[in-house]
Amino acid sequence: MATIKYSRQRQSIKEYLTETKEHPTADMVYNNVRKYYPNISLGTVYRNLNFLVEQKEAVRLTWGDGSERYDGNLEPHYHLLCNGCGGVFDLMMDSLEHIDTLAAANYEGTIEGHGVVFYGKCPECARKEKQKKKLKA
Amino acid sequence: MATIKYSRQRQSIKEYLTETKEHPTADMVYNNVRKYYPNISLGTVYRNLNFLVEQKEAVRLTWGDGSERYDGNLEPHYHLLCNGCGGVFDLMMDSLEHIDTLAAANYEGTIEGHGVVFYGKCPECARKEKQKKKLKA
DNA sequence: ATCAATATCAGTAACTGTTACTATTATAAT
DNA sequence: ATTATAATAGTAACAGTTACTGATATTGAT
Repeated sequence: MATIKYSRQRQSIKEYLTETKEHPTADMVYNNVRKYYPNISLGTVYRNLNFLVEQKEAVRLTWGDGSERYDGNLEPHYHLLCNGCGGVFDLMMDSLEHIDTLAAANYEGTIEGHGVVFYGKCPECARKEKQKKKLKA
Repeated sequence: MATIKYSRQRQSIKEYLTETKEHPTADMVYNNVRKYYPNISLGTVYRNLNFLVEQKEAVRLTWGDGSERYDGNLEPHYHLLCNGCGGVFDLMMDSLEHIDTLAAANYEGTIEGHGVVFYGKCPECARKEKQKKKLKA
């Protein structure tokens, strides 16, 4: 029961998520999909984002800038939050599973996984910063 | 300018934060401090929590259960979110600075820090789970 | 101790991100 | 085609947080 039915709106949301690399918020998704479905409802966006996360067709990213972001990239990877421009960037690197072992070593409970986010400067902001330093010198 | 003035309410909030280990939400802080200052305003709680975070007298914890949590423990440490009871627990372990180096190795931008949270079972929930398995066997 | 300056407060309204509700529309199986 | 119902648009409700206002408490100077 509860058979899943196709919908153009959901399709469009999913396509956008898999194309983009900007890790959009619900509102960003809304504004994008609206180009193709001008009277899509914001509620529809939220409902489908939740749906896609449930179906493991997307990942919800949560860190505290007030709103959640969504990622259609299912390859395991980490993220960098740029202290310069505020953007979210992919950070391809080997899995950090070993930190689970480190954590388990001195803990009475059980470790089942981890979430990691890096803070720093994205390539572009890092470049800009270097130039500023040069000017000072 | 902008000299900081003492306030009983702020003092009470800070005391609660440094005593407790429950990593409270703003609302939990509110309900606790209300025991001593029955007509403290929720706005005052929020204002002071932000203030304490700014002054680095407390840390804001953000992961996606909708609301922020606060920690008066300034010692560097990590946290475990229990998949059983939903609680937040301290996890004392050596700093994981080395993962910054790992991340930097293949990244063009710069890494300045990281946030890590572990998922698993707290000591009590882990114990309960073991007992369940025993019964099955 | 009294006073003036102002940081902080209580109380309330406003704002933001998200979810729930309802009547209508689109999809899929018969 | 017909029918059952998943999904929709639009709107209202909700939760967490912030902003505003006039009153109060703290501080430093007299």
